[in-house]
Amino acid sequence: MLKLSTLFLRTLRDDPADAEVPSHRLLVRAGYVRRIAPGIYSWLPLGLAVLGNVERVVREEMVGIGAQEVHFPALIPREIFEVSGRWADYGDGLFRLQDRKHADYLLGPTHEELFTLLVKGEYSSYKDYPLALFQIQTKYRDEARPRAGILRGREFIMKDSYSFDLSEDGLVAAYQAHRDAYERIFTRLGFDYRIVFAVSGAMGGSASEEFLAPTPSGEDTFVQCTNCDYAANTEAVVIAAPEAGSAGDHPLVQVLDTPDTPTIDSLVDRLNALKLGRTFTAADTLKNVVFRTKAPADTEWQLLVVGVPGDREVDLKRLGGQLEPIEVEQAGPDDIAAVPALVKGYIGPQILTEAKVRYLVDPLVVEGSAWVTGANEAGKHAAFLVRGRDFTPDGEIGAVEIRDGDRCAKCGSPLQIARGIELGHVFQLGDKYAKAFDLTALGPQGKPVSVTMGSYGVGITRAVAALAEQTHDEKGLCWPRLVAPADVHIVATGKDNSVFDAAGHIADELEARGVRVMYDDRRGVSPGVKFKDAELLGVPTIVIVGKNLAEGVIELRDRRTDERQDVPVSDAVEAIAAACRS
RNA sequence: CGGGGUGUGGCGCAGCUUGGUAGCGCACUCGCUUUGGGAGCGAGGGGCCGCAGGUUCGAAUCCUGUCACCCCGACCA
Repeated sequence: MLKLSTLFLRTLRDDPADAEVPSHRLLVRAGYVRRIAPGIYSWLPLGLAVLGNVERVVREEMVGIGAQEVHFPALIPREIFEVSGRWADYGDGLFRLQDRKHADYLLGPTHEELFTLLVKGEYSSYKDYPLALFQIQTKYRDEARPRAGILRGREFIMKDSYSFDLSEDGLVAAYQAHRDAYERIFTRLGFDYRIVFAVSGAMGGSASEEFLAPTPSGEDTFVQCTNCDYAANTEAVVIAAPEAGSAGDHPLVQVLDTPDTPTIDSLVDRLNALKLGRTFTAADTLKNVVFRTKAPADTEWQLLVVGVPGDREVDLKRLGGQLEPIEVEQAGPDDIAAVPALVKGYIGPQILTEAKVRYLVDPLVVEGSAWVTGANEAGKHAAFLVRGRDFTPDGEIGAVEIRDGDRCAKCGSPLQIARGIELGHVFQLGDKYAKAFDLTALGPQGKPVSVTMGSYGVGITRAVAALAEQTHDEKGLCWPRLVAPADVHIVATGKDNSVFDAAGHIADELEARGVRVMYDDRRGVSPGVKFKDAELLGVPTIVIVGKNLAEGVIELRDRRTDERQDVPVSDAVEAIAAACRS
């Protein structure tokens, strides 16, 4: 039983100055967590209780699909991360340290390497597979900018699991099992969540989905259809493109004098001043943006030009997500100057093939569509340039910034942009780590068979904050029963001993029935303070034993709905226990 | 890394323009009163004013430097 007279808890009346998002504000005010350093928090008894409840649900569902729990160290020697290349790749995101002999170590940001090595060390036969392992571990990432309290920390707890299979079918089955388990986890925890498509990058995997909790303070942007069940994060989203046109619908290319039109706006003004028999808008122009890319193995940057409708910006994050692990960034003036064919402000796709510059277009630039674009000559643009007739891109890539109202590729209805918190991620890894660590199984014919892996993560500490984010109200926290630090919060008010005797008795009886009880037995604390604290702490059922005891009744309240009912003392235990079961 | 902001008891803040050796609310301790919506009165404890230099008889306050933290963006699973 949690007794408030002795519980290690101090609630704050004022919001902490550094807290912006509700979960941060309330978890601090309610005494669940305290900040130690940026992105690093201590968990106090109530916070730890909630954290433990979330952990328990996750563990149950993992065990439920046959995954076995292990536990790796957070402190890892450098050599292990050298093998996967991540000692270098992770850059500043890694916490690095040395032991007394000056040997390098790191604090694990994630544990793919250790899982793979462990399996390689223990298993060698095809008969051993399939296998799924998981752990619940503290991870360390030296984020450039930790934010939003618990939501994005530098130290956080994550459940990570890996599946090991010998066939594609096995991987797909393991992936599906985890996906189903995650649905059960987030449903049981009381989340409102969406499963969205994510990019799987070039890691060899085919499927990647994220579990997002929609909330205004989320830092991931995703897109959902207002009609069908399609949802994707902005990197992976596919939007409907216009119908393909035909070259015959358009006049032949016409080169126009367009001096001093370095921007789309100035170009549109000029076009309309030329009176070409129709009006032009920014959407009729083709903007060619120059980037530079570098594959992980390369040392030289390559130029990449991306064509998008002139009324759209290129979303660098979306572009980068799809090109991963190839790096991409905006090209500088020097990069452009290095290719004489590129005339800044007047770049057109007509000569890119010849100039050996890779050219990709957004799918909105459909086959057979006509555009006004640069003529590769200062002060000149080309009109009625038709894709497929006058230029042919090397490929397509979804590069435009997604807008609210863009059409769903699946059903054509408007898409809606929303923000969410990433709670979990399921992802077919493929053979990246099995290859790096040479993990194979000896097959029935005595020949090695390759192992294919899946990777699945749930942010445990983040889930606590996300849940606070989704369930709180203006009065305070408001936990779903399963994760709440207690089922019932009994408040004894007044100074009459009989009140405390009755409340204490009810608390004992409830506990004996297996109800988790929090009991505010503080003497000399005014009722107002106790009521406010009860609301702030967020236990789902509140019971008040006070002045009505003289009439033989106590009050039963629901924290969320604020429904109140008077219950005779004689029925109190039964009624409260019933409320805590619903 | 770019932009903005802030550093004063455990928490939230004022004082700084115009230098004179620190104050308010919450929390905490003691006493009396109070007890159904963050009680009242009285008495207390607790702060080298982020740090380092400088100016000055004297610096929380002015000057220089530095560090830290928060917010927005960039970056990052």
